[in-house]
Amino acid sequence: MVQIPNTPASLPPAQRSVPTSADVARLAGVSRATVSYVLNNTRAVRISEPTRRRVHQAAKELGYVPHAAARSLRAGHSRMVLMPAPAVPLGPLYSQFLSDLQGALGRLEYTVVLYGTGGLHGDAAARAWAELRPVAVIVPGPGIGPEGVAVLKRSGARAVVTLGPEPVDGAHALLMDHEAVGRCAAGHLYARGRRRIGVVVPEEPGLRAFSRPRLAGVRHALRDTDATVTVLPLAYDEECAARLAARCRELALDGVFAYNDEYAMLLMRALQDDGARIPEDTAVVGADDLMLGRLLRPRLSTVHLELPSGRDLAELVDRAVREPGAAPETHTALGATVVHRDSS
Amino acid sequence: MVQIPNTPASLPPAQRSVPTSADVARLAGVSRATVSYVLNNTRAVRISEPTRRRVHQAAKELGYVPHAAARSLRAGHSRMVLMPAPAVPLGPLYSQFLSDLQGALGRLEYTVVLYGTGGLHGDAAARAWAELRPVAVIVPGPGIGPEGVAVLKRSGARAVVTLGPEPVDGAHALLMDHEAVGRCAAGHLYARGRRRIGVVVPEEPGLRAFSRPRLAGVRHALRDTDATVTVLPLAYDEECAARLAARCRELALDGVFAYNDEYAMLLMRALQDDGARIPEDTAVVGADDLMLGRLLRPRLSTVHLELPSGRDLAELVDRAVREPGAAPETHTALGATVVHRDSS
DNA sequence: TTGAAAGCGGTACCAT
DNA sequence: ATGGTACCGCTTTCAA
Repeated sequence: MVQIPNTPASLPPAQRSVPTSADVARLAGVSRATVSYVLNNTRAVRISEPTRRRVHQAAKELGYVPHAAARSLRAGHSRMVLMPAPAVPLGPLYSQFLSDLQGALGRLEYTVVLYGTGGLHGDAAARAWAELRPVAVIVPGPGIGPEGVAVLKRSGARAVVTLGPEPVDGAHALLMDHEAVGRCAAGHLYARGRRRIGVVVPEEPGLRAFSRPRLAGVRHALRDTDATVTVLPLAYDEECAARLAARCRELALDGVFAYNDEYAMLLMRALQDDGARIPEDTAVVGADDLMLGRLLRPRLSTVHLELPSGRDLAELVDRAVREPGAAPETHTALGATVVHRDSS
Repeated sequence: MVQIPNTPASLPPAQRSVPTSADVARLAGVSRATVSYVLNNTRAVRISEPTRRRVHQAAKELGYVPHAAARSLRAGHSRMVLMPAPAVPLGPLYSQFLSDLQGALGRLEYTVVLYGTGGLHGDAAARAWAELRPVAVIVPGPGIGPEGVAVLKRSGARAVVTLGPEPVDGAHALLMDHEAVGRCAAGHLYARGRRRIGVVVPEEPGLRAFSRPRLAGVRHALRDTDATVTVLPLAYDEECAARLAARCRELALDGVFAYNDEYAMLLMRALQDDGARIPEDTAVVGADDLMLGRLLRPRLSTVHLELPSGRDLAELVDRAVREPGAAPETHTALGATVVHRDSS
């Protein structure tokens, strides 16, 4: 670097500008083309061994790192798979799924990017994603409509996969049928003789996308039976749970589907503190089949969810990217089965 | 779209190529420059209202979305903040922190990208991140060394922030002092008269970055006392916990720091099933101060962690980006305090 | 085996 | 008020 006279040593050194392939070429005494050939191991072109060494040496010396944007701009495509990051942290089940998916896509040489969509909604969000020109987009929940899908496809996305409760026009769909979770739980409670059934609906707004279909599933399963369904709004704190437990007593509810295992734990504790016996007075069923359910006393009955494996989804994405003309696939991807333990 | 003769209707329509600003210009009957001025609301240049309308109209008609890579290539910088995504899903505490951070950075007009680093390590990972030319990089855990920081800075990152246990040369640091967690728990157990102390160390390899310093903290706090420290490896399943509980009995441990609340819950259950009374025979302390600790019986004593707020970190990043010459700041960011409940 | 040059999609300076 | 054009960093034909 050139030392600029009269620059006090105490100032930070002027930001050395980022080295480009032209700098590498200059230092190695070759053309930019040759640099590109060497660093990308281009098979169609033979470069002599001494030249290769000079180029590698120069690149290392400068700390050269290629510029992904420039590369994909020139190439006309990238291997970026974009997922909007959920606004609220979802449970361990989903985190695990996401982790698997990242791994599986990585193994297929895709670059996974969780995009923090700060406050954007619907089409605006879809446009923001489209600016990055991802080769595929995976959208969890009801985060996109048909217009959003169209925007993404028009801007080059070769696959859009939704994980929501229902298919979206033009997109592949992994149907996460949360109604099935509710149906499953309700069917179980009904079969165990429960008739006055409560359904916990978390007050956290980020969970509505799951809680509403679960509630709908319960309603659906109990339609045309002699059972009653009571909605139980519940914030995730102890006071609210205590109030709710009292209300369960007043309403003489004999069975509750508690949305998931964590809310079930909260409610069970409140019910027990309120003097209820579980399952004699009130049966409780959770969902997600987390470890903690097995540790509770009584052991928590739950709805086990079979999420699609990350590998399967990754393969779906890969297929769709390779065969962009193919008709969108729709898979049902949420196996729900009751795990009967001691709380019901 | 032009209908191409002799194209069977059954074939998918040829992928219409992605519209560019040149297409918009053509359709609106203006130059590319004008399109850019209009769509970016460039203040330095006045464009007549009718022209603006024509441009906007054309853009909407084509479904034009600007190309982020082209833009940032030309601009020479982006507002992308990159974070490597943790390989294993961390707890709810960390998820919440991450969520906050995303929100806060979004409000500062940064684009947050969680980058799924599939299997890359150390410098290779740092180079992969550098290819994206992020304006800032936030690295949780021990995911980067001084060379990695140098690579990132050389490729234009104006701020690198580490969240690890110790500062890294050249990077800003938010010191997450997990030793303090161990010291805190150990101090508490010792003060309550416990002398034969066990420390749970999860077997999940992704947690080593946290479990080892916590163990070291316990050792440090109990050095030069009459207490003994026993390492208790524990996988997150019931059988392993049962074996461990038996071992606790044989070793006559009278106090256990269980790594965190979830492992504490697992161990507590196993101890109780093994006939131990808590806290009389064995005191148990968790960490993270999760809701579930309050729901256990006895209520779980825990180490409450005060994570830095997402907003604070976002502001640190913003400051660093704006003042890239400034010396790296080092903040201590993990307040650890005992919450004494009934299990100790 | 290597180099010159075009071009990917925008932005911004300088003319007009 | 608008248009022409150089340029950001990289890949890839084509020519030498």
